[in-house]
Amino acid sequence: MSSSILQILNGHVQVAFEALDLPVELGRVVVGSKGDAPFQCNGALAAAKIAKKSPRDIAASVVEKLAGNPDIESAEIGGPGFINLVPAAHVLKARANGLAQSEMTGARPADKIQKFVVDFGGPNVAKPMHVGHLRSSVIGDSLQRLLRFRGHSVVSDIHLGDWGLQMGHLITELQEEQPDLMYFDKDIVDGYPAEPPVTIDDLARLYPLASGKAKEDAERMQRSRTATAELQGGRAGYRALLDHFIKVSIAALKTDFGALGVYFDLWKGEAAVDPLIGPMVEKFKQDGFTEESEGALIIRVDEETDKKELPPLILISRAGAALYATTDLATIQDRRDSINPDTILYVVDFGQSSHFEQVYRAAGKTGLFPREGLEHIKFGTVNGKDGKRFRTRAGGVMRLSDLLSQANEAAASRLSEAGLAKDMDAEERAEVARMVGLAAIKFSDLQNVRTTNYIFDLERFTSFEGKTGPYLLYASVRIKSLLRKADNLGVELGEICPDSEAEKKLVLTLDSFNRALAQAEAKRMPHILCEHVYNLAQAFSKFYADCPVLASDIADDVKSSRLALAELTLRQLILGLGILGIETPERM
RNA sequence: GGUUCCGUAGCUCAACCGGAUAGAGCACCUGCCUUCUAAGCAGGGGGUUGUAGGUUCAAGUCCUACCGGAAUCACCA
Repeated sequence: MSSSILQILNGHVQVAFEALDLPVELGRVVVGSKGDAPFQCNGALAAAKIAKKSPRDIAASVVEKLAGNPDIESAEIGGPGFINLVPAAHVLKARANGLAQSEMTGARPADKIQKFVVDFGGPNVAKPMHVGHLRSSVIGDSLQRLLRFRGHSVVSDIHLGDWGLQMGHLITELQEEQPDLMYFDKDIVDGYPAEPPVTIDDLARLYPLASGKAKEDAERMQRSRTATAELQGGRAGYRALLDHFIKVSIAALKTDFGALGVYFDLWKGEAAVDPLIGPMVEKFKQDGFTEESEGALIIRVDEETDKKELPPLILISRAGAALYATTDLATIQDRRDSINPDTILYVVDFGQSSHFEQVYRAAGKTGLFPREGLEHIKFGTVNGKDGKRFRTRAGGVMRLSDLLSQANEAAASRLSEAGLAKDMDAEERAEVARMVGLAAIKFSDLQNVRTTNYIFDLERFTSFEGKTGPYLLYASVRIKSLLRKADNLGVELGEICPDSEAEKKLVLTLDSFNRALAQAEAKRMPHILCEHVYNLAQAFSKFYADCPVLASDIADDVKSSRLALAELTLRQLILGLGILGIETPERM
C-alpha cells in the first residue's frame, strides 16, 4: 500500500524543518486553500517567533532545502510565509496506480482496533417512527458501517423503549377500552393466548390518547404509574401484555427499518435488563453509592468543579419504579458482561445531554464502566421552517413511512419527466426510484454537521440536483455505463497517467479518502465522508466533461488510463456511499 | 433565572490542532447535448461571519459582555 501524497510531502517538509532546527511538527503539510497548489505548509509563520526570523525568511530556507527534491514539482512562498507545494507528476501517477490496485481504494484500517457497541434508533414501543427518528437511524447506521469498515468490531443495538411509563399508559388505556380481557384479572397468572389483543395501529392510537389524558388528569396519571410499577413488579397479566406489545412493535419496526436499509445486531430493549436491576441496585446500596432523598433512591453525581448544578440520578422513584437512568445503567452492565466493549456510543439527540452525563458519571463512580468509554453522540433536532421542532400542518409529527413514500414518488416522477429509464421494466423503475429517493433522504440528513439543528424541508429531501444523494448516484451510474460500453468495445483498464488538470484533481481527491474516513471516525461525524464523496463526484463530473474516454480519436493507452481512473473512482464512490448506507443502482 | 449548544450569501449548509482573497448547493443571469447518461459541465452577480471589545504576526474559529434562537433544569422516555 503506497503512502498518500500528503504523507509523502509531509515527510519531506518535516525533514526540511528538522534540518533547520525547527520543531518537526511545524512542518505539517495540509490541503491548500488558495491558488493552484494542492498542498501547503503554514509552519514558517508559527516558527517565526521561535527562530526570531521573519516568516518569509524561514519559508525561503525551507524552500531551499526542498529544491531539487524529485517528489516536489514546485515549492513557492506565498503571502506572509505560506509554502505552497505541488507534487511531482510521478508521485501523482504512482499514487493513482497504487490506489487502483488497492481493493479498498486507499482506505486503511484504524491504528487501534476497538470493540464498540453502537446504541441508536431507540424507538419506543407503540410510537410509530417519525422524522425525528431519521437522524438517529441514519447517523447511527452510518457510524456502525464506518467503524466496521475501519476494522473495528461493532455490535449495534436498537435499544427499544419498552419499559417505562408508556407501558403503563398502554396497559391502562387498553383496560379502559377492553376491561374484560383476561390480562387484567389478577387471579389469572398464565394460559394467555398467543395471539396479541392489539395491532400496531391500536398501539399507535392508545398511547397518545393515554398520554394526553394523563397530562390533564392527575388521577389518570397515577393509574399509569401504578400499572408501570406493577408491571415492573412482575404482575403476570401485564407481563404477558408487554410481550405482545413488544412483539407487535418489533414486527412493525423491522418493516420501517428495513425500508430505510438500517439493520441492528441486537433488538434488545429496556425490559430485557429488568432482572439485572434488583441486584445492581442492591450492590450500589451496599457499596454506599446511594442515598434516600424525598422518598426516592438516588446517586449523587455532582462534582466540585461543576458550574451547573447537576441533579442526582434517580435510581428508584418514590413509587418504587425503575426509571430511564436505571435501565440505562443496567444496560451498561449487561453490555459489559455479555459483550465487553471498549466504547459504547449513544446516538441520541442533544436534548438528553444531562441525562447521559448523569448516567455516565454514575457508571464511572460506581465502577460499572469507565466514564471515558461512554460517549454521547449527540445530534440536533429536526426543526420546521419556523425553527421549532418539526410538525406537520395537522400539528403531529410526520411519519417516517410517509416521508419515504413521498421521496419515492418524487423520484419516480423525476424519472419519467427526464425521460430516463424508458427501457426499464416497471419493476426496475420502481427499484431505481426507491434507491434514488432513499439516497436523497439519507444524504440530505447526513451531510449536515451532526451536532447542529437543521430545518426540515421536504423539497430538500426530494431534490435531485446539486449536492444531493441522486447526484452521487448519477456519477456512479455514468461510470457503470462507461464500463459496460468499454467492455463491448474491448477497451481494457491500463496504467493511469494523469495528464490534464481534471485528471490530476480527480487523483488528488481519490488520494484523500483515507483521511476523510479517519477524520469521520475520530469525530464520529459522517458529514465529513459526505463531503468527500461529493467532492469525488464533482471531480469526476469535471473529468467526464473534459476527458473523453472512449471517443475514436483517443489513443488506446489514454483510453485505458482514463478508463482505469473512472473504474477506481467508481469503486471508491461505492465504498463511500456504502458507508453512508446508500445503495447504487446499475443505471438510472 | 442557571447551564449547554447555536447565530456565516436571499434560502439551506461547509470551512480539517487559529492561517492567504470565508467555500458549496438551491434560487437568479449567460454559455455548452449530430460522439461515453444535461439528475451534468463552464462562467457571472450575491458577505462588515449577530453586535461591541480583547488575545495574536494572523480570528468565522480562542476569551469577555451584550442581542437573538434552541435545548435542559430530580421522580416521563
